[in-house]
Amino acid sequence: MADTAERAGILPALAEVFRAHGYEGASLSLISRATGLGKGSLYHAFPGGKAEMAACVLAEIDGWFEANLYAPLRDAERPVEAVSVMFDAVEAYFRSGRRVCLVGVVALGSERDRFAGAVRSYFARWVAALADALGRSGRDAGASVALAEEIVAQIQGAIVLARALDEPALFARAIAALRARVAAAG
Amino acid sequence: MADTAERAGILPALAEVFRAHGYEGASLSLISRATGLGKGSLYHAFPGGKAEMAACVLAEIDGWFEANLYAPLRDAERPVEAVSVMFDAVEAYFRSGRRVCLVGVVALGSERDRFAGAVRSYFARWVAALADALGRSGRDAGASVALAEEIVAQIQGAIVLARALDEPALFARAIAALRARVAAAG
DNA sequence: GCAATCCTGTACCGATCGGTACAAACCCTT
DNA sequence: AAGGGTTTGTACCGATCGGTACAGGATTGC
Repeated sequence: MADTAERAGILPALAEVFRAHGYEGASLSLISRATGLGKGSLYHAFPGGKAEMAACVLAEIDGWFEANLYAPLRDAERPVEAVSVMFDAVEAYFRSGRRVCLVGVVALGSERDRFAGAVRSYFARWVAALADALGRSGRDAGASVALAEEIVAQIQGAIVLARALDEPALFARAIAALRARVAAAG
Repeated sequence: MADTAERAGILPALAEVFRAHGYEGASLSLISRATGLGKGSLYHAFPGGKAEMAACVLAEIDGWFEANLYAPLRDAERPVEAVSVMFDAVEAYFRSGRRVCLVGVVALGSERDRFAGAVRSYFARWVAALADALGRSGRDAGASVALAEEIVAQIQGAIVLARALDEPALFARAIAALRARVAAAG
């Protein structure tokens, strides 16, 4: 049986393969090379094959965002500061737009249906946690949800645009503009 | 030899296959089924194979945006109205977020490098045309470019989010919010 | 109505796909 | 050192991948 600890070591490498090549493009030979594990080991750790690998990667990403972004947003005593910390974390995680959002990529692809629950939950909880923090910083509920949706969408779109133009600075600019908007209306 | 007219008939079906399955996932058997053409015909029309098919699809999309969005934005006598018409076209084209932006999908995937020129040109000209229209409606150049980047990114991100949450209304809301922002600052 | 050309379906190519089988190598406990 | 279970590499499976070859059908010019 594959302990979570056993899997955990290879999940980052696994995630990078899916990020770089997409679900369909991430072949077992690529995965094997990236992780340094043969097929035997891979299927020992993930009896469900590629689908289970992808599900585990999505779950790990989800867990990271839950612990580092969503929970702090919901629990913060100073919500304005929590939003700013979220922007810090987003800039670091996505490496100024050089690193794509795997959940966003899955949402755009044909494998969306297979992972619909995980994808929906990831974004729904992001929007909800952010809206919660915005609401507790003096906005009414409707405006908070609308602004939260705009912010999350802007982050996703900035990744697309920064990659398309090969211009990481665009991502940084987009985040700076979002900070300004939050500060202005708060 | 394959005339452009000969290709043109099957390009829409081809585009839908790439949109639905991505570049790697769009297998020749899927393409054959979707277009109703055997491999012989496909390779007659596109001697370069799948790569040429994708390049032609991207070129057609680019041409459509150039004719229906970019050129009107640049040439409009009433730029404010032209921006509004652009939002109409975007809502119709992306079917309220149910239809993904193929160029955006390519930008996120590993095939970005192969089509880097086309992808960059598509987005760069979109931003430039929009910034041009915004500039001629009374904004200074820097603010126009920044707002144009935000708008294009917001559109791309709204597609991701609307699909992830399976909530097309979110896309419509995002466009409405963008219209309001443009009107407010103009 | 015939011949030259264009078009297209089908069979086939080697490579690779995701997945399975299994035996040797490894690691523990005794 | 012996024995047990666990972890691993490797060979192999049928299916499918992108791409090629080519024979015959459709079409055109005359």
